[in-house]
Amino acid sequence: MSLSELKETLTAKGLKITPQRLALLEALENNQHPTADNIIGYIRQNHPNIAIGTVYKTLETFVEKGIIKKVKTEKDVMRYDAITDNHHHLYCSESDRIEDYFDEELNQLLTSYFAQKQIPGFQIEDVKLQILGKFKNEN
Amino acid sequence: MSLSELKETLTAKGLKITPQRLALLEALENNQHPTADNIIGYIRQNHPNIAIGTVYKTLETFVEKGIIKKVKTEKDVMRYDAITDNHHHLYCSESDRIEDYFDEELNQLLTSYFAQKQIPGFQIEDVKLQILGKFKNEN
DNA sequence: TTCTTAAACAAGAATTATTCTCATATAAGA
DNA sequence: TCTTATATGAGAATAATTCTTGTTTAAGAA
Repeated sequence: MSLSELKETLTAKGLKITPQRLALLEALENNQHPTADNIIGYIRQNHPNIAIGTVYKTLETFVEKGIIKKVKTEKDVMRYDAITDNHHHLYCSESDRIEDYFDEELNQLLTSYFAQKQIPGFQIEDVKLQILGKFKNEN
Repeated sequence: MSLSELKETLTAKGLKITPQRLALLEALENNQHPTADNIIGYIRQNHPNIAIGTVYKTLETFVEKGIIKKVKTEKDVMRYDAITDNHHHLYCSESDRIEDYFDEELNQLLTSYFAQKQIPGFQIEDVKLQILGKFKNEN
């Protein structure tokens, strides 16, 4: 995203434009499913004084505004996902690697399945797959 | 589960039978997707001296042995699931409630879908749905 | 049954991720 | 340029989890 697009992302959500928030957005674009710590390390390369609290606070703000999402994991470190389109996640069973998985055919299959089959006492808002397995290539 | 079944669960995995481990198993049977803290509170009703570290250590052991599983969440408290059969999870979008969802038809649909459609560079081991939404009834 | 020993436990200290506090700085509209 | 609500930096505080150490105990051997 260009600088002006990053700024537009913020103003569209009613957020002030600050260097820290722009750095966060840029970091989120360039790191896949990062932890807060990943982001801090990345940002401090160019912006050494950013405070840890600011990063956490800003991530929280972005989640509230729907700019990013939290990723569910079995670890006690939170991870974030800058992509908010409907997609699924591939979880490595041997490491902490997580990749996005886009599959429109699957989305439609799920949509039609749950359109026809209700879950008693539950109103579905979103369905996501956690696909556990092994990546064949290193990365 | 009867006491002898609980004991068999442990010996089958090569674990020594201890009162603490039996209490853990019983707590896990009677609490849905509990946190470590939930379990400690439950066990201390009858077993006031169990140490927090023992609960964490034992949960870790049970996960390693496949007796229970960790449940992925967006919170920084771990939750556990005593049911290791293939099933999915319903996550409440407004609270921390999580329920199990069993659907054999869905499992077969997913199995046949991924039998036919490979994910490039990825070997699937397990597929689980995270179903986000609202519970209609309180509980 | 008693003995032996590796494994498990209790208690509390240590660690780590995250949140909070508050004084200062700054974005954005007037 | 001024004003003010909001954001930030720095570091303290918190909460979940892990680690350490001395003691106890389960389970097989004698």
